[in-house]
Amino acid sequence: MIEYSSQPHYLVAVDCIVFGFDGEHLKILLVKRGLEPEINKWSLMGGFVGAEESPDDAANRVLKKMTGLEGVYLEQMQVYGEPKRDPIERTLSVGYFALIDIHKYEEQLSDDYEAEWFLINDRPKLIFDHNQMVADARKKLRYKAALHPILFEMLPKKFTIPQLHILFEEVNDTKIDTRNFSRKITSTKLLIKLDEKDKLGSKKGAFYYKLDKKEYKANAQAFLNLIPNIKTQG
Amino acid sequence: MIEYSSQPHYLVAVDCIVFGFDGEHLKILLVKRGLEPEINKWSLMGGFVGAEESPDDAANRVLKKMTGLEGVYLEQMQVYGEPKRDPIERTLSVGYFALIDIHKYEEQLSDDYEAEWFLINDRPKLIFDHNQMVADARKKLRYKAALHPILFEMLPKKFTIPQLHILFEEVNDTKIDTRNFSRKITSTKLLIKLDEKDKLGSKKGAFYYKLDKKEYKANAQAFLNLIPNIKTQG
DNA sequence: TTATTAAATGTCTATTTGACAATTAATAAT
DNA sequence: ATTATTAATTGTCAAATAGACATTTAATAA
Repeated sequence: MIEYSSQPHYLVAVDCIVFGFDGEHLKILLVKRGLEPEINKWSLMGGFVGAEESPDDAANRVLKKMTGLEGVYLEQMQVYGEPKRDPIERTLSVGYFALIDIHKYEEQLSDDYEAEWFLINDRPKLIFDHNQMVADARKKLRYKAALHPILFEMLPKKFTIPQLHILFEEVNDTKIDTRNFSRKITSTKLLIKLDEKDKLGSKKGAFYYKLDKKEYKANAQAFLNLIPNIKTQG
Repeated sequence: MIEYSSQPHYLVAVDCIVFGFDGEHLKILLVKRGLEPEINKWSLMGGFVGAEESPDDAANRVLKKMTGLEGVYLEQMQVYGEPKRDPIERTLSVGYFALIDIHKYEEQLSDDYEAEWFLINDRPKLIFDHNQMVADARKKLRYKAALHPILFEMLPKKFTIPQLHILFEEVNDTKIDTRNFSRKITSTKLLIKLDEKDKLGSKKGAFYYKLDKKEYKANAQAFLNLIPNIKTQG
């Protein structure tokens, strides 16, 4: 039997930065840590990678366990592996960022884990290097959202342009002209206008839209710039 | 003493996809694997993450050991963690892609490791999931290079526009109009024209350029699109 | 009927893009 | 010395896009 001799072995965990949008502000979902050290402190939702699963599997499992949700948008971010990042024992953590529809979560509400939404700009201090993870995830979200139509993942199936607009402003922490935004977003052909209106936000009401799934899948890699025609590439 | 009870522990490795450019084609640097299993098969250069180092440290160490080069452009790509990806023992690997000036490497040439450059499109089959890693790295390189001025890392300090042009074409596997390319690349203000000419490629010779380090650092995050003024953001 | 509020839409200019061809600077050949 | 050759460099134009800016519209409330 071949062996890799005496190389050191480490724990491997996943941590999920879960983003949501309440219609006004960008939020993240935090939990009270359930084990020592730092028990009962706020942290990202995470867990160890089991023997029979990949890190991706583990992240999905953790997310399912703590939010009750399946099939959410989940993307590997990066590995955090400083030797001393966990004071107890060397643990590498694979960071994932997830985008979920905050209302779906509220329906499921598997509240065994004391999960709670926090405003991204007004969140408690987190354990270990989780603060850094959140900062990195936010940056990555912004970057990615500038090029790919992923923010829809945080909205209900039916949504309005004004909702989308606010979400874009939140994520990018900037004001965007409504007229130009509207023009751009509709020019992507990703949206299908519905007959129905959302009357909650105003007297006039705003038309609902839904994603054109077909176009969405075809253009999930869209919106590039420097290289001609790269828009049609991978 | 607190412990994380009986969670499983794994080996953690790094693997580096090293890209280079010989003036005509994109290449990757491969080595003959030095340990069982699959000894003497071609593979990416990699190694285990030691007890006192981060994955980033490990990747730099491996790169130094096998190429003699320090301070090269190195970026974490993603984690490969399928339970069965290594047949001997569960090993997670953090993939890195590196961009190096192929000529610098040839100077150093620590040839103890039977490293060899291969055309990206004409490379041997690699061990384990290394083929997938190369495919992923290539995609990521293309993606990143469309938005960030990183390809300079594969050229000498002094380079010409035609060299840069060929490199962009290679990486993107497409033809780019010389006039439009020239216009775009110079409009970035990242290049400083030198008095000297490279006379090797033609009778007329092509002017050398160098990077404007200051602009480069300031604009390393540049070239975005959907969000207005995001060009000046992070 | 009018006031109010937010949604939806329109216009103009400047810039950028993409398609396309002519000129220039050097060396090699006659 | 003149001409041929080769690749580098530069230029033009029309179409598309971006960014700045204001008005109209559809509903409810007064």
